[in-house]
Amino acid sequence: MQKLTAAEENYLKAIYRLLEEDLEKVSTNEIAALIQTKAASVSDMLRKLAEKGLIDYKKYRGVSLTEPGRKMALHIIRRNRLWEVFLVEKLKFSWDEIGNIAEELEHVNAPLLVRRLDEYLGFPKFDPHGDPIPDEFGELSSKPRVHLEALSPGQAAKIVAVNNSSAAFLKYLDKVGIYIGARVIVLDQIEFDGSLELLIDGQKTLHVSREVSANILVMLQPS
Amino acid sequence: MQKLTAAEENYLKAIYRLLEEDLEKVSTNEIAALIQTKAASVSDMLRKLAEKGLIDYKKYRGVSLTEPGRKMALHIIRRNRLWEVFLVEKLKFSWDEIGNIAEELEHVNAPLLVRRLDEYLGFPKFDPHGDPIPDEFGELSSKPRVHLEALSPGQAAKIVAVNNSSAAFLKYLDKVGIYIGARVIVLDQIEFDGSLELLIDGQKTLHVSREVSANILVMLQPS
DNA sequence: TCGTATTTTTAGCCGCATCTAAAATTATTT
DNA sequence: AAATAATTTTAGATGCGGCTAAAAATACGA
Ligand SMILES: [Mn+2]
Ligand SMILES: [Mn+2]
Ligand SMILES: [Mn+2]
Ligand SMILES: [Mn+2]
Repeated sequence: MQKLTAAEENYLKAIYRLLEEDLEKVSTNEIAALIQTKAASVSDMLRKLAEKGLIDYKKYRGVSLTEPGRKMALHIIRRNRLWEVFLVEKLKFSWDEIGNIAEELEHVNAPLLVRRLDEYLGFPKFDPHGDPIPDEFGELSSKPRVHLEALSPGQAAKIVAVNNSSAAFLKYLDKVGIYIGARVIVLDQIEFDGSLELLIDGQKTLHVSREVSANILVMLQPS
Repeated sequence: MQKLTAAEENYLKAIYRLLEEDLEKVSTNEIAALIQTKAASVSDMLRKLAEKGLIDYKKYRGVSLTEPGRKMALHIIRRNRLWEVFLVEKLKFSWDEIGNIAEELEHVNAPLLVRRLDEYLGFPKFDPHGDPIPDEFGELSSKPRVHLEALSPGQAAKIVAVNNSSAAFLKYLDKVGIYIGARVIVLDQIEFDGSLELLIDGQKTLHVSREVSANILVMLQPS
């Protein structure tokens, strides 16, 4: 396992995240938008990551991760999510405050540290946003997840993760009482704007925009 | 409080440490030796730190810290020592394994993180090597400390800190049963090589070289 | 005190990660 | 199928932090 710079690690993680949605290939501009840099900088970095064998890259044709690149990305994501658990569980941060801090801590690469931290936290399987924590071999325990947006009236589900970790979004969820683990039933879907009428935990009804429901991941429940 | 790079922070910490011993001024070569780099690189960095007002620097004449520089150094040292406590108290590392890891963690600069960590650890006053942890205003609670080397036969003292955190030294201390908090009485001093005959915790006698006693700090006890 | 040794600084180089502007390529529209 | 638009890459800078080699300043010993 070669040692990477923090910048290289951030790029790998970004490519991994985009591949999760996009499928197949990610473009230079998508990466630039995600990590807030310029397309020219991305091109430079892609050449370098390709030389190191971490991505498949043909000029102008977009990139995907090689197997070693995917493994590296999952190790970085593992560190990021373990630190997020630490910050929330032990240091009592809220889930909308931890992004920037975990973004730095993830680059401290000391294998023993990560193992001890994992143990100390009780081998958590999911981070505070509901995302799965890869094991030390870079494997993910995947659960079948669907976007809340995709449910039809009558369907029941449990909220398992959020797809957007901006402070604004997470604070909104706190305000309206949506949290990881909440049960939700879709009461109605407004055809005009795709917004949903929800029943949360069998008690509170709530109306959410399509923008919101597209950023919430659920596990379908037999209803 | 300006934002510094990790390199700048490491230099400030090194200068602080050398000033603690040397008094007055530190030389380019001393800094180079401590942080394992070349004198030319140190000269470059000194120019930059002087421009930022963190050190007093006259070419060829050595450096000392300005008041802002000293404050910055103490903030970095605070983070370093808090993380060392975390690694030993919570993650069960031994005191000879934590140097490199804390050396990286100290550069994660998020004020709220440091305050929460401090609170979580129960506001510790000393790190695992016995060194005092500066408060959040950069103040040190100082206790009068003497080098064990300086004691004369008959004098009693308590070990409060070590002056050298190399793994080799700390492992040696573990092996012979010297630890922070141990009571020690000087039984004899060998004039030829300055080595000491010690009684540890009133039970075990031990012979240590001057090299060792020079790296142990004690608080004198009325005997 | 003067010449040599040591220390420190400067000059010039490199790799990394970023940027802007321009060129090259690919995609879209008419 | 051109012409135009959008995307991507390259060219050329910059700042950072490191290096070696050479020059400058200081310290020291005869
Ligand atoms: Mn990061
Ligand atoms: Mn997360
Ligand atoms: Mn450091
Ligand atoms: Mn320490």
